[in-house]
Amino acid sequence: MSVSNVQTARMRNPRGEGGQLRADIIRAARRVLEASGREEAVTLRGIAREVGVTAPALYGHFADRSEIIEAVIGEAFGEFATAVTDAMSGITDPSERLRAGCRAYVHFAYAQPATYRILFTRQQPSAVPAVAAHAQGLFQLLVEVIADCVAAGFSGSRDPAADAVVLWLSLHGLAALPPSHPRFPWPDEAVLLDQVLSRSALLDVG
Amino acid sequence: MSVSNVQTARMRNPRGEGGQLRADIIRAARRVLEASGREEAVTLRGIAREVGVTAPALYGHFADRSEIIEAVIGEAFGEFATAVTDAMSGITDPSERLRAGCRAYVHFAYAQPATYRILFTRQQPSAVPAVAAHAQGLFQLLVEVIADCVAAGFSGSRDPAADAVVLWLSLHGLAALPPSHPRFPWPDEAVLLDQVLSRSALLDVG
DNA sequence: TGTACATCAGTGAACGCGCGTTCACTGATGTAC
DNA sequence: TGTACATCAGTGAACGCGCGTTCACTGATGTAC
Repeated sequence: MSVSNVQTARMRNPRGEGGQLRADIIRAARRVLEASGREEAVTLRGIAREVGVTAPALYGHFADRSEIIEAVIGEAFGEFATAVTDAMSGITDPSERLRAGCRAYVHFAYAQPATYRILFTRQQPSAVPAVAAHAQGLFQLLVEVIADCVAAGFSGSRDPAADAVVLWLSLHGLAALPPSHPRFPWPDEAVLLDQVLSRSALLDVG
Repeated sequence: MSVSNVQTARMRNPRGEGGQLRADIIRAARRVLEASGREEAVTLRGIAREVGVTAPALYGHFADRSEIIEAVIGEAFGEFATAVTDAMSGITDPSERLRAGCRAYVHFAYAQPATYRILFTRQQPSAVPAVAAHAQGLFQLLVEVIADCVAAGFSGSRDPAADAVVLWLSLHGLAALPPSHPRFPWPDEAVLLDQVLSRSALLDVG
C-alpha cells in the first residue's frame, strides 16, 4: 500500500520526540506527491498510510490538510533554493556559475516534476509566504550573476534585471514543457540550455 | 449554484436533437474548469448541475468522466489553434505575422488560464491524440513563419526549427508564469513579448 | 525503592459529504395501421 | 381521423467508496513523593 514499499511497522516515538512525526509527515507527503504527480492526490489519509500511522495522528502537528500542503511547499522551495545556490557556490567564472545555477534549476524540475509544478504553476503560489521570499531571493541572485557576466565581458546584456526576467521565462519553459510533452522531439537538454542562455542572457557560449 | 448564474429551467430537447446536450456538456465543463481553475474540480455531477440536468443524463453521450475531460481538451485545443491561426491570417509582413501569432498564444493563456494549463502542463497531454496533432501543426507553423522572417531579412536565425523550440519555451514561460505569480513585478506584457521575440527568434524589433 | 499520577503519542470508531456509476422507470413525441 | 405502440431524452433512487475531521479512549513512559 505504501508508496515507497519499504514500510515496516512503525515504532511509537519516545516521549518528547513526537516532533519527529512532523518531519516524517512532510517527507511522506512529498513522496505521495511525486508518486501521484498531482497535488489533489495528496490526501491526509494517504499521507497517514505512507507514514504508517492513523489519520487522526496528523492532527497533533497540523491543524488541517492545507497546513500540511503549505509545509510541503515551504520545505520543497527551501530545498530547491539550496540546490541552485549549492550548485553555484565555489564557481568563480561568472558564466560557469550562471550555467551551473540554471542547470540545477532544470535538473530539480526533471527529478521532481510534481514538486516543481506545485512550486511554480499553482494558481497563486506566492500566496504561501515562504515561496514569495525564496523566489525573490533567487531572482536577485539571477540578476547579480548576469551582471557579473557583463562585468567580466561574457554577456552583452544592457539590462540584467530585464534579461533575468526573460531568462526565467525560458528556464521555466525548459523545466516544464518537456516532462509534459514527452513525445515531442526535444533537442538534447544541454544544447537547449546553452541556446537559452546565449539568447536570453546574451551569454557567449564557448 | 450554477457557475454562470444564468441557469433557467432547462427544456428537454426535442426528439432527434438529443445530440445538442453533448455540446452543452462540453461547454458547461469548460465553464466549470475556468471557474474552479482545477481539472480535479470538474466533476461529473458539477457539470450536470451546470448544464441543468441530472448526472446520469451525461452517460447518454459519454462513457465516463474521463471521456468528457478528453472532449474538453480536444475542443479547447481546436479553439486555441484557431485563435492563433486566425490572428496570423491576412498579415503579409512575416515579422508582424509572427508577432500576432505569439500575441494570440499568450492572450489565450491569460483569458483562459486553467484551459491553457490543461492543454500544456498536464502530466502527459500528448496522450490525447487531438492534442498531439494540433500541437505538431502549430509548431510547424511557428517554424515556417520564422523561416519567412529570415527570408525577408527580419531575423538572423540560422536554424528556424531550433529557434522555434527556444521561442516556444519562452512563450510558455510568458503564458504560464505571470498568472501564477501575480505579485512579481512583471514588465509590461507587450514589452516582454518583444524581448522574447528579439531574443528567441532573433527578430529585429522596430 | 515502590507506587500513584500526569503526560503524551498515538488509536479506533464514527460522522457527514460529494463523488462516479448503475438501474429501473417515466412521460412526451413521432409513427404505423 | 383515431389509437396503439415504439422511441428516446431524460429522471430519481440507490450503491459503495474515500475523503477530512471529531471524539473518547489507551497504554507506555517519565516524575513526585
